[in-house]
Amino acid sequence: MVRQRHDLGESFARLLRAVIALEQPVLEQHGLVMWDYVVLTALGQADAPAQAALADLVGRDTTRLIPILDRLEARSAVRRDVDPADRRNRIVRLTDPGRQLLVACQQDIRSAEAVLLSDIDPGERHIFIRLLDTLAEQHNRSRK
Amino acid sequence: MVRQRHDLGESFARLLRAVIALEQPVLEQHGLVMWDYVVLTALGQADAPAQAALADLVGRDTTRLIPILDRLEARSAVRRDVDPADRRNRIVRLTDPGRQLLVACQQDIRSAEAVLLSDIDPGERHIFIRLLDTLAEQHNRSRK
DNA sequence: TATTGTTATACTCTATAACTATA
DNA sequence: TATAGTTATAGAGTATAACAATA
Repeated sequence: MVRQRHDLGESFARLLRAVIALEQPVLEQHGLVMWDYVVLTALGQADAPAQAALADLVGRDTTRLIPILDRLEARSAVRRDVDPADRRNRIVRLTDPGRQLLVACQQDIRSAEAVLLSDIDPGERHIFIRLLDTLAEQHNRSRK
Repeated sequence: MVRQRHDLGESFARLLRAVIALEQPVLEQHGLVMWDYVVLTALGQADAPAQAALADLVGRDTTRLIPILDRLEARSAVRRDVDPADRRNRIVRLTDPGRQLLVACQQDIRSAEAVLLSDIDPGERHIFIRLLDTLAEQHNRSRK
């Protein structure tokens, strides 16, 4: 049988699994689970005007976001403030220690990830990372 | 705040989600769920000498593989034959209709996936696909 | 009445541990 | 005794629906 390239789905799935395996111990060191880190990362970009918006951004529904925020709030990494303009909304934002936690995590995650791409040619690696980033950006919108 | 590239994990996760969303309706048309297709694809490469080996290959444990094989066997897409050399093992292989099903699916999946990369420069796309394939190949070994 | 955030219930999926048959 | 495959039970994770506060 002729050798054929893998499906995109298969490749992405395998690489995601490899990345998760790399990241798991790093996150554990910081006392976080994956979704905690995902939420912190999203909040690192910008404050969330409401929990629903944040849930949409990270690709979960609001009910699954709540226990994550409970955890992060309990350790003072994020704050939920009622929006004065519409008291139904909660504005979610990083605290200062929350941002420090995020930055520290991000550094460790980046070093761990670097291993994954270390074997490939630097020029091609640059193209690869840029395309990956661009494509991911195109598909950041929600189907939860 | 300075714009920074996404984590690899985030990019892979988003793209995987996008791919799954694209593939879902295709698989549904063929009456398959994702894992059915994953198993068919693995068997398309080579017969499995035992179910444990197949489970390892697709990255699940043996107990979760069983209902998948039950489904596929029920519709005559695969066969489980006892290995004469060691009667504890079941050799798993595609049937002829199973291979036809796989080929038909694969074609539809590829066309669906093509949309995802259609916007990017053909030269860079080629590099991207090749690297993706190579990296996925490097990480095909099991941590289930 | 509609919407945000929350809680509670039911459901699905996954992991662990027994069980059968072969070796 | 150990291993391959299977089945059964318990636990985690997810989805759905109801609820309180606000608009």
